[in-house]
Amino acid sequence: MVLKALGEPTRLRILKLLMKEVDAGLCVCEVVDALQENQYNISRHLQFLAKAGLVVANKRGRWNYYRLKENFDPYRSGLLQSIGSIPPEVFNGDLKRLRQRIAQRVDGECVVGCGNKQCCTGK
Amino acid sequence: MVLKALGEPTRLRILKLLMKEVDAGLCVCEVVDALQENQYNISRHLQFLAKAGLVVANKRGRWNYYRLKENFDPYRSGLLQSIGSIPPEVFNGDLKRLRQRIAQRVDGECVVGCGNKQCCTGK
DNA sequence: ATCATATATGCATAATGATGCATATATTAT
DNA sequence: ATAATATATGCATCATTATGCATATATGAT
Repeated sequence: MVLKALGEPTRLRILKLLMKEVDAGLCVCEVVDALQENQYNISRHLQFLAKAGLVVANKRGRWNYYRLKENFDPYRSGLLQSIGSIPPEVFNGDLKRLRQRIAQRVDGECVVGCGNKQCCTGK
Repeated sequence: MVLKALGEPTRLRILKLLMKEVDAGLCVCEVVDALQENQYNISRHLQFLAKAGLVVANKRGRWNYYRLKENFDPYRSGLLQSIGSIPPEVFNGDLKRLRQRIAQRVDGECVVGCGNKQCCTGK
């Protein structure tokens, strides 16, 4: 289950982002913009990671923040540590876009939806 | 690629066997009998693991022995170490059958094909 | 109340991957 | 040479999974 969660490229990209910004977690729309993927796609992958015991959700208002779970069992802890040693080049674009999104936060909270408006209700 | 290799249950079972019997490796038919799977299935999974840089093949006569690669890079080394901490219960049956097969070796070499004869040419 | 919007979800489809079967290849034995 | 057999592989099919689209749900704003 955990290994299957890690075996999907998009989920691995998400996880690498969450490993960079551990503190408060990332809301769905921030991940959407960082990865330039669809909202429903990201939402489902995040739930998959949650079911695999890798991340936890924390809903604040309309926004749902996902962050790395803390106090991993040794198994997941070891896996995550290994994931950390993957060369970062592949994820640099994601991380760069994420930082731009994080910079738009107000008082550490996300206040804008995803830039890719077709993925939300509005046109 | 590596994570996808580990994300498939049969491949994980194979890998757990190879982590137990590192010395000379296991021939395909021994893995077939230990896992009670089809020969072509095992053959392909072993090749998948080889392409993922986790195992290496060593052909001796008709028999092809696969063993864990040595001198892993830190990434694979860490992953394999984590895999090692998975509770062994699930793999106990495989391991037990494997030991029975290993016991049939002569001078450390496999001398019998797979018991499941329908998977080889014969009947 | 209505509207806007962030996220989740039901369902159909597409893409990926594992399996089954037959057979090819390679090596040994006779 | 032929026969036997351990392994690999081409191809079809089935199973799993990710994706796309529409829409539902939930929450906040007005």
